[in-house]
Amino acid sequence: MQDRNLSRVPGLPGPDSQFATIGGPAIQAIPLRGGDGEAHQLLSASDRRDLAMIASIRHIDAGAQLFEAGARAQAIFNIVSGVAKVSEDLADGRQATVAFFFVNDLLGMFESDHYIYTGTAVTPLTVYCLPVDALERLLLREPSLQMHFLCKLSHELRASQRQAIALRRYSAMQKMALFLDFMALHPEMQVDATGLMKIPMSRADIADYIGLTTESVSRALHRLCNEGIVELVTSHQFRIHDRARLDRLVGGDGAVSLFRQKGG
Amino acid sequence: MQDRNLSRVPGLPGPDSQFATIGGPAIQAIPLRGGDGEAHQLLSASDRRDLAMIASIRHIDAGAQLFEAGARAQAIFNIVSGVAKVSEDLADGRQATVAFFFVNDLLGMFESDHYIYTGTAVTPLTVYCLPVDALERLLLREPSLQMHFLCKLSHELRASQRQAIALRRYSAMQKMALFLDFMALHPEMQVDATGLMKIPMSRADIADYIGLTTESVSRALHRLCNEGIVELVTSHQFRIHDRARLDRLVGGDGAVSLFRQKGG
DNA sequence: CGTCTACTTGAAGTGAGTCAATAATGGTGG
DNA sequence: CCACCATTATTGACTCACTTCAAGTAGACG
Repeated sequence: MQDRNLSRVPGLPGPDSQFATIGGPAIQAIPLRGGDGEAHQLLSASDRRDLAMIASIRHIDAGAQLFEAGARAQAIFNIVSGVAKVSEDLADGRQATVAFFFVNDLLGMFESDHYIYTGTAVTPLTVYCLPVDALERLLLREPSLQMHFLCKLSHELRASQRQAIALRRYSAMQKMALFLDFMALHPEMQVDATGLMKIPMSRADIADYIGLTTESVSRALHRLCNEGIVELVTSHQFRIHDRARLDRLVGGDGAVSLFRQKGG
Repeated sequence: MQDRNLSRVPGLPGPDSQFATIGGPAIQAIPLRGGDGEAHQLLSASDRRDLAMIASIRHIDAGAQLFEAGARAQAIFNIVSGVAKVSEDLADGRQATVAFFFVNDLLGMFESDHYIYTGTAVTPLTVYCLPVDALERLLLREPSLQMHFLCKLSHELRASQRQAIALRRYSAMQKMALFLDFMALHPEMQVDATGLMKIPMSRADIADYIGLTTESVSRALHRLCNEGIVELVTSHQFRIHDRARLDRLVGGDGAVSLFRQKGG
């Protein structure tokens, strides 16, 4: 590991320290109990302080590896800024993208002490490293903090299942619409007040993620454009023009959230 | 809820009680730390006793609903015997099967106090009901038990991601092979010592789950048969004839580990 | 034993994949 | 700052695996 990128989070931070600036680890998810169905930051100030005590900050260059599949899992990671992905490596050098991670997400899943996937920085990344040994001790000591981790994992599972449903039943255009909708959910992807959004990842990443080829991604994107549903400003910036039709594509035809309308 | 199907688990069970017979709730998963990469029953005798104290047993007929999407989540369920599925209801009355659950699995995921999916018994089912309020109190009191729930959830997430990878990259025959392999993992699906296995769910359930139509499921299954990889004894019983070729399909051709072969 | 549902089989259509050829982008050094 | 090169994205033509539509058959259950 590149220790030059590693700096200790001060236990008793002064007003100018990095800790004071970014406030310690944070976790965003929809609560299990109560709440309005929206994602919130789950951790209390004291939770975040406890986590900061065992955490260190690390900066990762875009494209660099955060952890590697099969390696011994020493830490899990909490994103402060930037976007990461986890993928399964294929022997031909390509990868199957399993999920993307944004600010206030946790990544670094492991099984029997070893990382399952490879984690890579999509953009320059700032993360808290949470060493698993110390984290496990902390979670056993602080059951209510552990409950937040359980909630986050549940949220992650939900996202993965939603993804699987889309992979089964959506057309290329619907998948693309879902992906853009997904990006639009993350405020940090917003470029300016006009609703201009970034797409930080490559076509190959998107294609792997939504189960298409890069060619089909390109075609679907341009078809959404031609239909006036979105505007493609550059190949990595877009703006949603017709939110209603986008929603109809994503939720509508044969799928999930039509149901939500029924209920409401 | 149908209270006639509900019976209290005795706190201090005698040798003839149901508790003594089935030993209390149990959870099967690959441990996060240590272990050999195999799934184990995670709970200690005392964990199981604690859970039994708040649990009740319920029997569900095949095809009956265990819980419904959108309903207030009063309990989660731990399977003692039988198979269950969770699905998302679609507007046209069909359902998208999200996952199947077997002995020692947990189901009943919720968000903001409400079930996300609908849970249905695929076969006659015996479950422990774990009321969420009591369970939450217990987990906060017993952090090491909570850690096992966290591990199970992680295991579930892994399964969902594996499923998503298969949905992206596998052909119909590979998906079918993967499904049969998946069934073969569950010892309780074994009919006899000759390796005869049950398929308790309908073609429609399978099709939804692996992202095909019922017709394609049928065709893929019969093609595996014609190639001598499996034997279809009845439409809901099979036997694996050529384990090596099945493994090659599941891990191999066109997907993840084909590239492993190329590389090697 | 008849009816109903679930499964199988066949024929024809189509959406996304593949292969191949540009076109744009972005990073680098002159 | 611009020109160059390597990478990434787009576009087109063609193919094919799975879907769709349409019968037909077999199991399950009263």
